[in-house]
Amino acid sequence: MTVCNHPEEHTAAAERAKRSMPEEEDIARVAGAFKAISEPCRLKILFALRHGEMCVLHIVEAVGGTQSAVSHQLRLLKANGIVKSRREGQNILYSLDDEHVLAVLELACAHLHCHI
Amino acid sequence: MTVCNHPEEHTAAAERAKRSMPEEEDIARVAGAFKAISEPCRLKILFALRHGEMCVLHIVEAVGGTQSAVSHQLRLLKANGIVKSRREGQNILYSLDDEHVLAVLELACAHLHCHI
DNA sequence: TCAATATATGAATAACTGTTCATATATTAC
DNA sequence: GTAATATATGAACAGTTATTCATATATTGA
Repeated sequence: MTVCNHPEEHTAAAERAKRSMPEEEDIARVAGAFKAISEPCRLKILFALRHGEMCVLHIVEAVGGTQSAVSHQLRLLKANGIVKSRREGQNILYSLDDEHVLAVLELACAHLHCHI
Repeated sequence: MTVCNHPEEHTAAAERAKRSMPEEEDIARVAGAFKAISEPCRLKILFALRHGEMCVLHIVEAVGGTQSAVSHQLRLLKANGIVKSRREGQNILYSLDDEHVLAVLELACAHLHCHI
């Protein structure tokens, strides 16, 4: 498998790309974060949490599905740094981890011309 | 399944969240876009394309894997509006669809404290 | 038209992921 | 301590997805 003959600029871009490729570990972390927000149910949770922190059952009300499924999804979101949680009495209140999360959501919606 | 007794603000947030939940169709499109960029191999392609447009075999050089696999991945990225392509003679040159894509990547890396 | 190069694609398999069900843990009120 | 409420979790199954292999299509130059 050989590489095609391109204008110099393209070949140079390919070499730079190879040299500056991030470490496997960073790639995996970024991929994990995007994977976490790439399922409709988990995305709904994030859209719900735009409005402030919520307990699990409120989230269930907002996004549908069962308590168990939502709880599993929350764990995945938390493990990937998308949401955070704090206990308040019997409840665990979830919220978006920081302003990056909302910023990424808004960029994606702008890119796809969604009206959210 | 009942909903817990929270401070008013939390209940209000839950109600707003339910009312303002985006349409299923928009949710699916956003989820699809994130899913497209949530696999390590496809993410590598995007990091490679930061450096400018490239033909398929250059991309293969930069990210590893086989031509067939990369081609399948490129199709998925294109179908979800992440990359675009143009033909130049025998080659198809791929590039990031627009500046939103790079912006999302950079936000994610900043969020996860990656050095890219 | 023929050969060479570049890219795409259908089908099959293996690996991964989401949901469900049953149950476990933690907190509060009595 | 016991009951009730809220949340988490392990295991299993079903559905999805990535990769591989073989092959197809498209462009170029002779």
